[in-house]
Amino acid sequence: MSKRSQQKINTEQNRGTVSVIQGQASGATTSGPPGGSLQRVPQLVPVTPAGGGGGGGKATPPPSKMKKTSGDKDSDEYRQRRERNNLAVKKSRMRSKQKAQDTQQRVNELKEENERLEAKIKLLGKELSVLKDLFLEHAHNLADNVQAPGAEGASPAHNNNNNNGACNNNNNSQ
Amino acid sequence: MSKRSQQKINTEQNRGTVSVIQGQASGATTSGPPGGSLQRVPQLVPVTPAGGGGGGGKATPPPSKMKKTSGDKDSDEYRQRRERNNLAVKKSRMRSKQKAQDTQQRVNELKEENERLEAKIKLLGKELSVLKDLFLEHAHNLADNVQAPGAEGASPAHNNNNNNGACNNNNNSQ
DNA sequence: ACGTATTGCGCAATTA
DNA sequence: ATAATTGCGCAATACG
Repeated sequence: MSKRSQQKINTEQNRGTVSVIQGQASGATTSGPPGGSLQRVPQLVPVTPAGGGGGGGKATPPPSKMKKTSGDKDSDEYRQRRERNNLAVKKSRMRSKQKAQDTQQRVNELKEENERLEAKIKLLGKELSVLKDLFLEHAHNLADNVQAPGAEGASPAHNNNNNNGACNNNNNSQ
Repeated sequence: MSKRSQQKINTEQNRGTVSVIQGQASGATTSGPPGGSLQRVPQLVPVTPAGGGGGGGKATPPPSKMKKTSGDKDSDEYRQRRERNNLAVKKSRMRSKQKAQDTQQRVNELKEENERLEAKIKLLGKELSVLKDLFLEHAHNLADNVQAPGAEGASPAHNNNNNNGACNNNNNSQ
């Protein structure tokens, strides 16, 4: 008893396939090992040609049917297509990776900006607060004035009009 | 995009090409035949070093010595290890993907917050502006007072002290 | 020596 | 038919 097919879990029986890569005569395209080592030896392997395939039955090219427009594994077309696809895959992956990286960076930038904005908000809030307080003072002032109209230029005891310091708020940015 | 398929379509038939690895000789893990005909014989690889998988094909096998406690390829150990690694790979990739997704989401969140903050800043700026203007008015007022001390409680001609409307700034948020 | 975790790569199926 | 994505396995390598 073994596990029977579950659903996602694999244990898949691979289909096998793996092919030995056949060398391509001209390594022009992408044969350079970027950082790793990959070398393909153009070598044919004795796979028991036409005959003994071993059971599988289809291990051989002999079938007389070989169209170039068909899926042939050993066809030139095939190899070419594969190579193209490989290239595309590579490109795609590169882009994907780059994108992820960019996204990460964007997060950082946004975070930074966020902090800046928050700081600014804090500052503005402070300024506002100061101004409001000042305002209240003045209001009191006026009130006093109104309250004691007879006392002309006299008396503001608790009056400190130091508004000059608060007015210089330069909010520069962006 | 593309989230479908992939089940057990094994319509694969390989022919030719040299395939190397394939199968789990000892059907330890699940080897149930798909139901059709597909059989894989443990085949030995002729000469190709490690051509096996598609990718890793590294072709630089140690000059000598390569088998010791590991009967490469057709060993049970091997298969087991492969399976484990496959699992790990899957896991790793899943995680990677998830992470990328999370990052993207983070970007969105941050962007949103940014907008909110900016709006708030704008609002605060406006409030500040209003208050400042009000202040100027009052300053003029005072100036007038000073200018015409003899005219006690009279005269502010261009004086509109409607400050009540501006004072009610309630900046609530979040 | 041993395990998992990452990473690059090729293959094949699917999608656009 | 082509290019782009995506899932997957293999193998090398990094990491413990």
